[in-house]
Amino acid sequence: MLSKTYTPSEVEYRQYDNWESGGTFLCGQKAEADPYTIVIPPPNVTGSLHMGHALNNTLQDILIRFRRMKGNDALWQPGTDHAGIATQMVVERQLEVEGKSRHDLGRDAFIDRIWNWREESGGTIIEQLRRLGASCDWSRERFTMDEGLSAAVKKVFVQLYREGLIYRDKRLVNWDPKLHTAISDLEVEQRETNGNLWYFKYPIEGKDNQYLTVATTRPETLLGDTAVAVHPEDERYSNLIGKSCRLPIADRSIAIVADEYSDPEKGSGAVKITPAHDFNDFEVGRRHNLEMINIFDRNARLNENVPEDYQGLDRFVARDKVVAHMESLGLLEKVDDNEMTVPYGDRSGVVIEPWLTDQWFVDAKTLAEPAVRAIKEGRTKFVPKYWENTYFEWMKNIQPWCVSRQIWWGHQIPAWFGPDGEIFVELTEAEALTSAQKFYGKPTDLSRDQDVLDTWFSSSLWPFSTLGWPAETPELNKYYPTDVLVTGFDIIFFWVARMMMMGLHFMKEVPFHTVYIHALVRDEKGQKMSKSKGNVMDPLELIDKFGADALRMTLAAHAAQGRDIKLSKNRVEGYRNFATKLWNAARFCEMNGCVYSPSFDPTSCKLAVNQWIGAKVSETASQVEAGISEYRFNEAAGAIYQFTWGTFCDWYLEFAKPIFQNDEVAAASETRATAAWALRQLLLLLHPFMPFISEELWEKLSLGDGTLLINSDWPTGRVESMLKNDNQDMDWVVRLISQVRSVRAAMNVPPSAKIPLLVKNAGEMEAEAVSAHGALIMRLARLSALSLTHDDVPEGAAQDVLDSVTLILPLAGVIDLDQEKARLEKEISKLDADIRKYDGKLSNEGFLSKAPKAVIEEQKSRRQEATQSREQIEEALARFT
RNA sequence: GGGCGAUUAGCUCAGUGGGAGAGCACCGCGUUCACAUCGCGGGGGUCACUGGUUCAAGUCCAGUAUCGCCCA
Repeated sequence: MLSKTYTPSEVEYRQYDNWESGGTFLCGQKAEADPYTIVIPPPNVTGSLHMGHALNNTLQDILIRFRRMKGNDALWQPGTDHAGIATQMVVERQLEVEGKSRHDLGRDAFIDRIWNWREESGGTIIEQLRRLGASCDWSRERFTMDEGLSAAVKKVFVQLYREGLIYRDKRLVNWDPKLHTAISDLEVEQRETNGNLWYFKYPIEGKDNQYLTVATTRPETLLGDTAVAVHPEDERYSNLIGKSCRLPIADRSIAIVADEYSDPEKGSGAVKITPAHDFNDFEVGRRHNLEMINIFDRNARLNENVPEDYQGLDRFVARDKVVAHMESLGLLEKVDDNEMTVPYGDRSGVVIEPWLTDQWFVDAKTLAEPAVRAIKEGRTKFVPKYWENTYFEWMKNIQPWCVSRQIWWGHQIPAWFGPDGEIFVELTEAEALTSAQKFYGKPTDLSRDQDVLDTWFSSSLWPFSTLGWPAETPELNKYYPTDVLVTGFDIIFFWVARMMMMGLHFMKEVPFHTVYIHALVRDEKGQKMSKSKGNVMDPLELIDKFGADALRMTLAAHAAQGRDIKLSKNRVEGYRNFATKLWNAARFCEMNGCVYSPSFDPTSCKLAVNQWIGAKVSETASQVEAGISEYRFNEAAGAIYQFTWGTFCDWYLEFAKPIFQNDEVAAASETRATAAWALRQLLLLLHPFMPFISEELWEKLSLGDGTLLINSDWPTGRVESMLKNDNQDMDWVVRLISQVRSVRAAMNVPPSAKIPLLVKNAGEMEAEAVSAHGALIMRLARLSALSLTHDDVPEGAAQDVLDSVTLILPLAGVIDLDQEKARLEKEISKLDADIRKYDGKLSNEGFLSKAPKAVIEEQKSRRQEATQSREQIEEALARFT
């Protein structure tokens, strides 16, 4: 016998072990079946499960479990990425505690140490995914630094290099002066800051005491200026174009150029140009062939290219010094407050410096073309569709992708330099040496590039590298292209775009046919969860408290397309209550001997209640299936929730009670079998959302005939044919009972009091329903008697109207006449409003001539019903006056 | 400044041109033998505003306001 409440913690570990040890997550078990594949967006190996992961992986698991039950050969490919900078920092922090730096260890020892760390602590998030119930094929777990994936990375790098799609260049990159590495645009956080705008006067050469005023937010870069730009159409400055200024402090001559980058509205309308230290200035510099003077070292301290007394200064110290210096020269015009955004490294938290360095770049523009085309041609679809715009927007403005990083943890770039700087890109050192020998005509020593590749370089290969590429494995053949990528919008650029580019280039096919973009999980006030705000909700805590199923169901039920999820604890609690409700419904079935028999045929049911629940099951199955298939998870979750609580528990089991207590053996046994069957269908439909409790009940009630629920077949075929009586039958009974309850409550009839009910003017269906279901109507409406009547209404009875019948509750002496009159009058005025609305439509020529016939008929019949109800209530009211 | 999105019950949100919905919260009643993590009933709406299209608009279009996100 089931306990009184469901205790997730006693069930979850056990059921998960069952699944895993039973090999239920393994792909390839149905060799002939169509594959269905999802590659997990690999979480950082340093990561731990946050709400975003919980949502992301819940949705993937719903899809995978659904397809597995539908008979597909399902593969959910898991793994983690090596998170270059983040991981290196974790281990560096450990070293710091020991008073060491990575340089004390040396590269090889440091990397060994990271591998050790990964062995010990790198599996955290994987274990947490298990807690969530994720049914990944763990036997195939991959890591971006694995041997196989590393081989893929090397092959891709070498091939792209040979195709001219990877090249070495000196360009501005986002330089992190603390971590001493380039980082990507996407790792730069733009922070709103209150800064200053300093106005400096640059003397114009050849014109004594004439100055050109420039405004800048970064005075220290003055030392690297190589021009001043004005707008070509700015009349204030047109006479200065082509002349030059004397750059103060550095004491150099710099050109005055005309360039549209200069905004006449902003500052003085003239802007100083520092091509080596600003992305916009870099472009201006290119257009005008300006000299690029690098004034910073890797720590963002001033280097030898500035006057001696500035050399070695930190950039912010230098800023103050330049300002003071200019002021002492009388060249500081004024200082304004200025709101601006300043770039910060999201890992280091320091201000990022645009810095001129030699780096490796991927020609993203070229690779982007096919990736854009694939979306335009619909070979890959975004769901919801409007995310295409974001994708196109980013692809249109795509910049060369800097893939080198000046750190140690990652895939070391397979490039070797000769003594003269000649580059040899090969898969191995031996091949590089061979090439060098050929090139130089003699054996020549080479030094390997010390840099490693951006983590995203390796994870862009994930959809095929995890399947074995570059080897032509059977898995690669079978599971690529994958089916769907499930991810948050914030990662469209990181993931989707890059995987599309690499997939198309190397596999000649899109990596997935659908990209489902889900919402962001926010706190209950709609704020992004972040550690600094202290509003993070820990999914593990919620799982401990309410169960993984409750958390999953909460997330799925709120995963409406196009809207963020505001999560609060009491919602999760609500779905925990749902689990309890289901548990108790199953308990009720168990107590009443509802045993599932595989030979049971739901279409053979004779009782209307059983035919009715069969039809409801079928309807629900369609809704759940359609919802999951179309990524409308909230609708699917809502349908099964509504069925379970609002139909199965609230009505069907209540209908079943009098049948179980009755002596009619055939009816009781049919209902027991049907209840077990319906519960079984319910658990099948619920499984993708709430796998633990569904599997547990499946086991406890022996519903599977030895087969685990996770391996069972999704319900197929519809059972509406079960409805041999009119479908309205039981639905009408439901409405009848509800209405009686409502009148009772309105009349303050206590629940303990049983009262008689007369049903007047019953038609054929109503009469049959009343006679067939009298027992359950009496029980659920708490009646002492139930009968049909055509007689006049007795004095002092409460009345109400249900379609064409009048419900009469003879409560003489019990009811408050004024209260009853007021209630009836209110109903009449409600009906009057309805009737007016229908009349308005039905008297409208346009409506009658243009609206579809069915709509017109509908309105007519509604008007008819409303009028009839009104008459009946009018009649009832007349008895009081 | 550019782009995208949102605005529906007290709160959080569904609603895909033809009868305004759910969950939570609230109020009333209830310890009926599955479940108080529960049951039954109830109140609560100018669908942000203005205009347009349409026989018909919460739904489509335009504008306004407010809020949010992304990008510069």
